[in-house]
Amino acid sequence: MQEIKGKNISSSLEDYLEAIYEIYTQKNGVKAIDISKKLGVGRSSVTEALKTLAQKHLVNYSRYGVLSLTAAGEEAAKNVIERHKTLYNFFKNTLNLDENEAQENACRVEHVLSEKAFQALINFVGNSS
Amino acid sequence: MQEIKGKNISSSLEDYLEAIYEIYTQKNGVKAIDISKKLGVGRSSVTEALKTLAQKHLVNYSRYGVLSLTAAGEEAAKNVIERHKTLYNFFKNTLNLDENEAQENACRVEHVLSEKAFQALINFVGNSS
DNA sequence: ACAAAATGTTCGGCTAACCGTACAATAATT
DNA sequence: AATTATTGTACGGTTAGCCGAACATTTTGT
Repeated sequence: MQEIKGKNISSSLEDYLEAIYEIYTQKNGVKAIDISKKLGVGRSSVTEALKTLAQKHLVNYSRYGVLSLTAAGEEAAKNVIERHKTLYNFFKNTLNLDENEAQENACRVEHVLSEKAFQALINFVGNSS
Repeated sequence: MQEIKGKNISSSLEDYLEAIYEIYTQKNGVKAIDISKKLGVGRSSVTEALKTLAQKHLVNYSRYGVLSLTAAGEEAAKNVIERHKTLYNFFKNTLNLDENEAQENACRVEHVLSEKAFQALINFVGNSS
């Protein structure tokens, strides 16, 4: 009995997925060093995270090989990013925080909101953005 | 160079402070076993946390001794609890989540909101609770 | 194509937070 | 007061996430 569906994913791993997706939309190839810089962690931490994500079938990874998200990984990444954007809008437009504050809080809250809370927030913000 | 002011406190330790304070308001003496039950962690984890909190001068702790919050600890605890209540109200009254959902989300978000975000949320909720 | 630079991996090590077991101390019962 | 139950602690172990240094591989520059 391990994971029921590979659903369990930590805040940290969500950050990695998010970073990979964003780099992927900006450049052609995703490199570990870009992730390292974006997240402010060491290269060796990236390698470790990639291995874990590969085990969970969220990234396609092989030693020294090309890196990409799987379909499931992309879906998960998009999900986190959508949360982030919704939260950012809420903090910025509803609570009137400045951009930095809105970003920082979105980055932290995005990992802890339940699905229901997130949907409720979408409803709420939807009318005011 | 360690802590500048003992300010750094993890989510987990905040949970302990919160629990201690709440038990303290309901019973006369705070016992480790109550904390253990309230947080759903083992007794040995409580001992460990208490030692850490004592090092940070947030609880008065001695081996087998009476347990209490220091002034700083009480302030920190009240701060977390106020965050919790504000968030709970927001989730319940503004986002219309049921009580369980509101509690659970408040429990997780309370540890990650910046001071500014929290103040902005108070402003926002203040008018609608 | 070869040397130099950049990038990726492995390894050992660290910390925080948890656990269970065994033991110590305190509290309760009779 | 002595036994039993409860509670607290010490200890060793686990896991996730991070690090830097040393080494491996790939890429770049000429």
